[in-house]
Formats: sequence, C-alpha cells, structure tokens
Amino acid sequence: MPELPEVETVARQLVPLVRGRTVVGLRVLDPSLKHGRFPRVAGRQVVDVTRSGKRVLFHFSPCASRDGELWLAVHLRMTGRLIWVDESRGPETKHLRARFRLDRGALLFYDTRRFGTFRFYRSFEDTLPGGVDPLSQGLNSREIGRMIGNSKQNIKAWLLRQDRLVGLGNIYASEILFVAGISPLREASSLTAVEHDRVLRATRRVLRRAIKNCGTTFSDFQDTQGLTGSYQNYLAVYGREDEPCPRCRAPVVRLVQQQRSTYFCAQCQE
DNA sequence: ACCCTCCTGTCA
DNA sequence: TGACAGGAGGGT
Repeated sequence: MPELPEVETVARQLVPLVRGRTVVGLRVLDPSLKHGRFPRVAGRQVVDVTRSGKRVLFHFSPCASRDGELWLAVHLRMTGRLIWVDESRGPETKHLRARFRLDRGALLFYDTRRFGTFRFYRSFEDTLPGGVDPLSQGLNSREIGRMIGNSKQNIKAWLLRQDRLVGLGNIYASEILFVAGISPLREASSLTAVEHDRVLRATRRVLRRAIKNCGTTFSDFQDTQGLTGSYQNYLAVYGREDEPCPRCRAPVVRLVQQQRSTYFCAQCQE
C-alpha cells in the first residue's frame, strides 16, 4: 500500500507502538530487500517514525558505546506491509521478509512481491528524498511551473516522477487530475499558470482527504493494528472504467500510459 | 523520455 | 493463458 497517504498512515500508526522501545534485534529473512550496508541496530532506541516521500523512516538513537544516530528507510513498493505484533508467538510466516524484535513485541515486514527495500543511513541529510513533498509549506504553484519547465512528458507521467514531487503514485495521479480538471494526456509543459495552481490545490486536497481516511486499501486483509484505509470509497475515477463520472455522468475512460492504467473523464478533463 | 524488468498472486 | 496490480531503477 504504497503512495503518500498510505505511507503517512503507516508511520503515524507505528509511532505509539514503537517509539521509545529498544531494538533487540533485526533478522532479515529475504536478503534481496537489503540495500547498502547494514549496521548493528540492536541496543538502540526507536526515537521516531516518520514519512520520507513514499518511505517509512525509522530514527534510532546511538548505541550506548558506539557511533551516532541511525536512520532506516523502508520502502514498501507494491506489496510491503509493516505489522506490529505484541506476542511473537505464531504470527503468519508466509511472505515474511524481515523481523524487528523490540523490548516488547515485534515489527514484521511482509512483502508478497519482494520489491520492498530496507536502507540504512548515518545522517538525516542522506535520507532526504530528491523531490519536494507536495504537502510541505512553502511550495507554491510557481514552483510547480518551474519544476515542469519544458517537460515533454504527459502530465500523468510527470506526476509519477519522484525527482520532482515525491509521494504521488498511480491512484492519486488519476484522482488529482480529475479534481484539477486536466487531461492526463496533456503535455506537461502546456499547462498554464492557472493550471499549475489547480494541480497543486487538487494534489493537496486529495492527499489530505486520503490521509484523513487512512489511505486506500484494496485487498481485504485487515492488518493487525487497523491498517485499513477507507479512501477507496471516495475514489472518483481510479478503477472505475465505464462507471459514470461523478461530475457529468459520462463513462470513465481507462487508458494505458507508460504501461500503467490511467482513469479519467474525457468530458470534464481538458 | 520511453520500455523492460524485478516478483508473486489474482482474476477474467 | 494473458492481463494486470498501490513502484522504481536500469538500459537505450
């Protein structure tokens, strides 16, 4: 469940569960999730859990007698899930890829498709994503226009880039363009200043509402600690091919851009 | 600025 | 059996 609102939801839900606890150990069951060097994490405390782009960022205190602080970025990709269990007895082991044991309880990482990654960092600066968080203060529509520049990409593909805006994925890109009333087929550089403003406003409106609803959850598994979003009930166009557009009742169109589905209303979005 | 691939599962 | 799935890095 991996776009900005889902990752934000995961991070927020983990804070009260793991903050202040001491790590007993980390066991990696699937070596392919390891990226970069893996320092020793046992004995450190979890200082905080936040979101960095689409990654869940764990901040660890220094070890008693070792070097400095440590950060771990967990990227859930398509199917990664972080599940908290109080008793480590008898949890589901299918697709279990890593296990964090804390002083009480454990944090389990499940990932069916095994695209997820763990990456450790020695400094906070190194964890910073390449793009701008769309919910960050200070971002304005002029900056959107500047980032788009003369990009020849279609605006849907541009929104999916993580080196400009971070956090948008396939669901929210379609939803944002619907709210903004802009066709996903438009060349990014063709957007006007007014449309840059509509894109930014739509982005923030959609993301905030999705976060308020704990994100979008398709599969009907319920995560141990209530990681079940409800925003799927509010999706205007995503996954709704041939259903009536909520604004004009014309059938929602599905098309493929960059090998990924895009949904939009050909009547309302120009 | 694309297309493919990584991996596993589900559904028509 | 083939299309498709919330992602992104690598190659052309």
